[in-house]
Amino acid sequence: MELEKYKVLLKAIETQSLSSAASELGYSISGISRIIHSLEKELEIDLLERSRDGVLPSSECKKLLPSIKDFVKAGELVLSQAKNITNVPVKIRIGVAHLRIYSWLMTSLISYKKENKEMDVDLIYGTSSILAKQVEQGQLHFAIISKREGDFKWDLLWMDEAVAWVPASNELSVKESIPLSAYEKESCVFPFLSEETDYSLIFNKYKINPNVQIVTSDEYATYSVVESGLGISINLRISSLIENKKLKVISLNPKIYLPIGIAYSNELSKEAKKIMNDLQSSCKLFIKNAD
Amino acid sequence: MELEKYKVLLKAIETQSLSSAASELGYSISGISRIIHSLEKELEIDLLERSRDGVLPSSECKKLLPSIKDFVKAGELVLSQAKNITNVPVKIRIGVAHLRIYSWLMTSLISYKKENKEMDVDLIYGTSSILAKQVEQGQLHFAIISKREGDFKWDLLWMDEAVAWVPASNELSVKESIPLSAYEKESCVFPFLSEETDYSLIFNKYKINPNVQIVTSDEYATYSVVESGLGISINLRISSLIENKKLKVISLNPKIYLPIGIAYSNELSKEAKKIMNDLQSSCKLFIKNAD
DNA sequence: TAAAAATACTCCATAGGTATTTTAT
DNA sequence: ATAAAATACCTATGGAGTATTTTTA
Repeated sequence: MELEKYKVLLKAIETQSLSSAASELGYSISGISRIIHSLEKELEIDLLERSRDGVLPSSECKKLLPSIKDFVKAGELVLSQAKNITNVPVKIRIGVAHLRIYSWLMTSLISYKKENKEMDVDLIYGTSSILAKQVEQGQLHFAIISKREGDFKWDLLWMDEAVAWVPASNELSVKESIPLSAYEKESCVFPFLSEETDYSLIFNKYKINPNVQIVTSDEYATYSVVESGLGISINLRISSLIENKKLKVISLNPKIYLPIGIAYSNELSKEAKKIMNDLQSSCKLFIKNAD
Repeated sequence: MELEKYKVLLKAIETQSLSSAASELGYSISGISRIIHSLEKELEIDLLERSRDGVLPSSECKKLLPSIKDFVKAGELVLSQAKNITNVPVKIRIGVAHLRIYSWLMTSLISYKKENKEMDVDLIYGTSSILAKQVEQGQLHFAIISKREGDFKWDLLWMDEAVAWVPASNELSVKESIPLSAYEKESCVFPFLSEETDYSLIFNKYKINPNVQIVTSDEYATYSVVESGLGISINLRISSLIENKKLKVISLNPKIYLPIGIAYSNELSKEAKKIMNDLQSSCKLFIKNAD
């Protein structure tokens, strides 16, 4: 899989002609022709439809195009970073499982990034279970997640309460507490249905089969779906501060508490260790103030 | 830039040894050695530090590693999609500039995706100006943005009002309207400072120099920063429905209205056209109900 | 001095040029 | 008939193996 060949393909598609691609890229026409053929052999797909007026991408090629463009971009990024290696920041990858912490981190990292140009922090949003695996496999430096078991270290940050999100239009919204069994009757809105989440673990434990009607891709979406009255959901109290007229936050019955903490790989670079320590203390402060 | 070589590099780093990488990948040691050398020549960087106990990535190599991994992943994705081309969905890329539309689209696309497995919709969040350029350059099929000029078609969806976001703790929060000049005195929180936004255009037009203290990466972050009392911001009324006790939404003085619509490229595939038409009507309905 | 990596030498596949032929309208 | 792409043929570069030498703790 030679990057240059894929660049040729993109140029041929852009110019709709092998000859133009050849002259623009400084190849001979035959060279371009054979490059396209070698790609067609490599991918076992007819990429271009040849005609008297030039070439057009086949429908199969069109399907592949987005990922081919990503591939070419990714390759060019490597080359440009290599050329300019002193200016490439050290990338720290941090996972976050909870909405409120995600948006807080987003903002507090902005000033951090400004002051530390030699570092670049990536926030990855996902479920605690998935992020824990990524810490284990070294894809993340550390992650702020609910407690999970695995080959990593884990420090408790705080205990949080699982609470119900109920639209004001729902009759449950005036209750003092919501029994877990309500999730079997009411229409439910959950993110990440097919994944293991804190909530799927809770429902499993209490042998509840939630009546899931809508599955969302993240908690922001969940929030607005509940807000528009389409069902009830469940989340952490810390993530539920944006209570408003349309969405009520109510305790569960029985009350359920979850340990939230920081999972980190056994071998952390000094840059990652520094930022983790900084975040750990400011996060505790943030949680304290959020109460 | 041969993908296979970069896979070899990653394996060598993973196993910390050229010989293990060789046996795991079925190469001879000398082959691996020469592959690494050719990479070092290609990137003009010493990638591995050789020692008696094997190899370790150099500090420069560590910096490149995230983008190299992305490159390898991107390449493997192309290959796996090519192998399984019939199951690769057509990717439709849609840009969205406004918070509320973004979260609405997020949810309404979920059911759409479920019903149309042969399509995969990507939502891209960004400023109207940037998204307009991307439509122009064919990187997006269409985008729901504020009006911009450019080589694309544009249909009006609705007129929206620019409003102030003010923390309840701020004395301005009890006012009937906020004069634009307030943004010169108050501490301000804006997303995308360095980009052209609706708001930078407004401030330019009225010759206001906002006192920007905090720059955020998105509007969710802006919301939570304003909510925590750190400054005032500006946004569309449609994106401000999540008003709560801590954040007040107040008209500007003078009142400012912005045309929001859909920008689309001149040549749309039939898949993209279909989804655009569907969205266009349901979006108008959504806006009507949101009033 | 021993484990690991680098190099010398080899063969062969592939890349890419020029000149020519084939294809499609 | 003609614009465009494909192919035949040729050379040179580079990939990858075996055998050997160099490096380093």
